[in-house]
Amino acid sequence: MTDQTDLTDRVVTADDVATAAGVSRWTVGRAFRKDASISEKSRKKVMSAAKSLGYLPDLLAASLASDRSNLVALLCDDFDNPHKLLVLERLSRVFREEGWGTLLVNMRDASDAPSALLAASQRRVDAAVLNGTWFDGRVMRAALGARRVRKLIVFARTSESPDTISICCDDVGALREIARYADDRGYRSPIFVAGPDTHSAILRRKETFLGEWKARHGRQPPCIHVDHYSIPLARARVREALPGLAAARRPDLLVCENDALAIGAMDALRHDLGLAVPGDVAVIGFDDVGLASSPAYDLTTWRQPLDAMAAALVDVLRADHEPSGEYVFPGELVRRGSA
Amino acid sequence: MTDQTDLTDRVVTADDVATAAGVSRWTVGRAFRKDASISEKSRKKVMSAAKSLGYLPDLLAASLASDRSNLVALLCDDFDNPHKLLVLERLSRVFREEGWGTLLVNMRDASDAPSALLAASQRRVDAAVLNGTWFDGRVMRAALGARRVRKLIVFARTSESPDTISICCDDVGALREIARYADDRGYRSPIFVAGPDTHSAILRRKETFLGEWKARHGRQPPCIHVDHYSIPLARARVREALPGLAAARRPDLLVCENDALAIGAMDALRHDLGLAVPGDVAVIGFDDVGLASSPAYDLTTWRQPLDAMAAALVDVLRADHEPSGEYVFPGELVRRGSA
DNA sequence: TTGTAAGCGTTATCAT
DNA sequence: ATGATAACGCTTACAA
Repeated sequence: MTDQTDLTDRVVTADDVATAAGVSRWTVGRAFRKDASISEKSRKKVMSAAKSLGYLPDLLAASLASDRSNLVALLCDDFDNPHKLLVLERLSRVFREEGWGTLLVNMRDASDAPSALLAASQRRVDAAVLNGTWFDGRVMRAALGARRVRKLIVFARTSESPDTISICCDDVGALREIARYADDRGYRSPIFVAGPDTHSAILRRKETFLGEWKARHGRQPPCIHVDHYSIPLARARVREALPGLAAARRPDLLVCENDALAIGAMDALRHDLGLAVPGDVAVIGFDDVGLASSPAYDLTTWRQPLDAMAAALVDVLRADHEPSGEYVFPGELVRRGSA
Repeated sequence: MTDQTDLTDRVVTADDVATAAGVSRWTVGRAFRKDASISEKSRKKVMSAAKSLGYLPDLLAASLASDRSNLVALLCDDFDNPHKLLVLERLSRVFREEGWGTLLVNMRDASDAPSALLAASQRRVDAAVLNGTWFDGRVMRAALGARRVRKLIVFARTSESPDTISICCDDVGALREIARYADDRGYRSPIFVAGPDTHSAILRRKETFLGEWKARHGRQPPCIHVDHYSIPLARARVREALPGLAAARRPDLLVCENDALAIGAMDALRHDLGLAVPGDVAVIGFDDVGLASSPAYDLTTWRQPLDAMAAALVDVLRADHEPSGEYVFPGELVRRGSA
C-alpha cells in the first residue's frame, strides 16, 4: 500500500509530474520525446513541473517498455595496444553524442567472447560493437544465436561472417601502398612483423604485403610472428628472431602489422641489437597511435581513418533496417623518420 | 492480443520456461538466483528447460523490479593519458568478474561532468565511479542531488567532498619518498612539472614535493605548469620553460606529476633542447604506464597500487551500507635509468 | 519449498 | 492533441 502523499525519498515519477502539471502521465512522456505530437503549451507546463520536482525519465523502465535500451555494447580485448584508447575514447564519445550509453565489456580472451556477448544481450543492447582480436567465428554464431542482440558490428577489422556488418580500414589498399612506398624508397630486403596467425590472417595485411612484394621482386619476404599485440612481446620476439637470420637475409626494413609491434621492434633494434633506426634498419607501423609521433620513435605509419569509421558506425547504428556488408575506408600513409 | 502459442521470434521468458518445466514462473526466477531456497530437483528441471529454450533472464526487467541495475557507471575524462587504459581495463574486468556491467561515460570537459552523471543516474546505476581530472565540487553536488546514484566513488584521486568515498594512492607519502630519493641521489636543483593548477592542487603531489624539498634545503623548487596531462603539450611547455630559467636555476632533475608529463618532458629535453637524460637532467614520473618501462624512456616512476585500489573499489561497491571516507594505498618507487 | 498478488516506471496502441 | 488500457519481464512481499 504505497502512500501517494509520502514523497520522502521516493523517486519522482511521470505520474508525479503529471499531477503537478495537471496533465496525464502520457503527456509527460510526450514532452520528453523529440518527435511526439504535443502542444507547446502542454510541453511548457510539463517541463516546468518536471524541473521543480527534479524529474528525469527512467531509462530502465523506458527500455523495458519500448524494447529499445539505447545501450550499445562495446566488446573489447587487447588492452595492451595503445590504439585501443583512441578507439574507446572516440566511440564512447560519439555514442554519448547520439544519446546511446556505452556498455563496456572486457573480453579476457577468445573463450570469454561468447559469454561477454551474452552478458550484453541480457541487457538488451540495441547493438554490439566488437572491437577485438581474439574472437572468431564461434563468437559470431553465438552472437547471432542471442536473439536480443539486434545488430552486430565488427569494428576495425573485417568479419568472417557474411551476416554481420564490418567497418574497417582498407588494409589491402594500405599495405599495397606501403609496399610501393618501401620499394620506391629503395628498400630491398624487408621482413614482415605479424601478430598471431589467426588474427593476422583476418587483417590480410601480411598476405597483402607479401604478395605485393613478390609481384615486384619475385620473392616473398620472411616473417616474424608475435603472439600478442604487445610492445614488450614484440621486442622480445624481434630480438630473438633477427640474429638467427642468415646474413644475406638481414633486413633493411621491418614492416609491422601495427604500431605496438613496430614500437617493440624499434626497441629491440636499438636497445638489444645495437642497430640504428632508420640508419641500419627502417621500420613502418600501422595505426598512428600517439606514440608514433613522439620524437623517440618518429614512426612512419598508416593512419586509420577513425573519423570516417566512427561516422559510419553511427550511421549503421542509426539505421532502422539491418544493413550488412563491409564499410571500408582508405586511411593514409604518415611519413615520419623511421622509414 | 498476443497469441501465447506463437513462438516465432518471441523472446523466451520465464513463463515459457515455467510451462516447459512444469513449475511456476517464480520458481524459475529462484533457480537463477544464487541464494534462493529451492530444491535441487526443481532447479535441475528449470535449468534444463531453460537451456533447451535458450532462456536467459532479462536484466532490464530484473533491474526495474528489484531497483538494482547491477550497472556501475565509470565516468572518465583525460583519455590522452596512457594510464587511463590501465584503469579502464582493470576496472571493467573486475566489474565483470563481480557480475556488474560497466557503463562507460566519456566526460568531455568540466562542464560536461554533471550531465554525464545525470545520464548515468537515469539508468539507475548502482554506483558511479569517477576517474577523471576535470570535475570539481560542482559535480559532486550534482551527483548527490541525483538521488538514483546510490554510491559515488572517486577513484585515483582524493575527493573534495566529505560525503563521497575516495580510493587513491598515497600521493603525499609517495612524493615524500621521491623527494628523499632525489635528495639521496645527490640532485640539488629539481623542478616540479605539474598539471593544471586546479587538479594539481587536489593531487597534493606538487605541494608535498615542494614542501618536503624546502624542509630539506630551505628553498622551494620552481614549477612548470602544463594545461593538460598530454605528452605533446608537456613537451611544448618544457621546451619553452627551460631555456628561460636563469643559469643558476638550471635543473638537474625534473619531478613530474605523472608519466605523461614526464615522457613529454624527456622528449623536450632530448630532442628539442639537446640535453641527455639522465646525464644532463634526470626525470622522475608517476603512474608507471607501460611506456615507462620501455628502453626509450626507462623512466623512474611511482607505481600506483592498482591491484589494491581495484580490490578496495570492489569491497566498497559490494558493501550494503554506505561507506565513506578515504581509502589510501601506498604504492612503490620503481627505479629505472632516468633518475 | 513453492505459488500468488501487486507492483517497478515507462511506452505502444488505440480511443477520444 | 490528449487520455486510457495493456503490456514489458521480472522481483518483493506474503500466503500456502
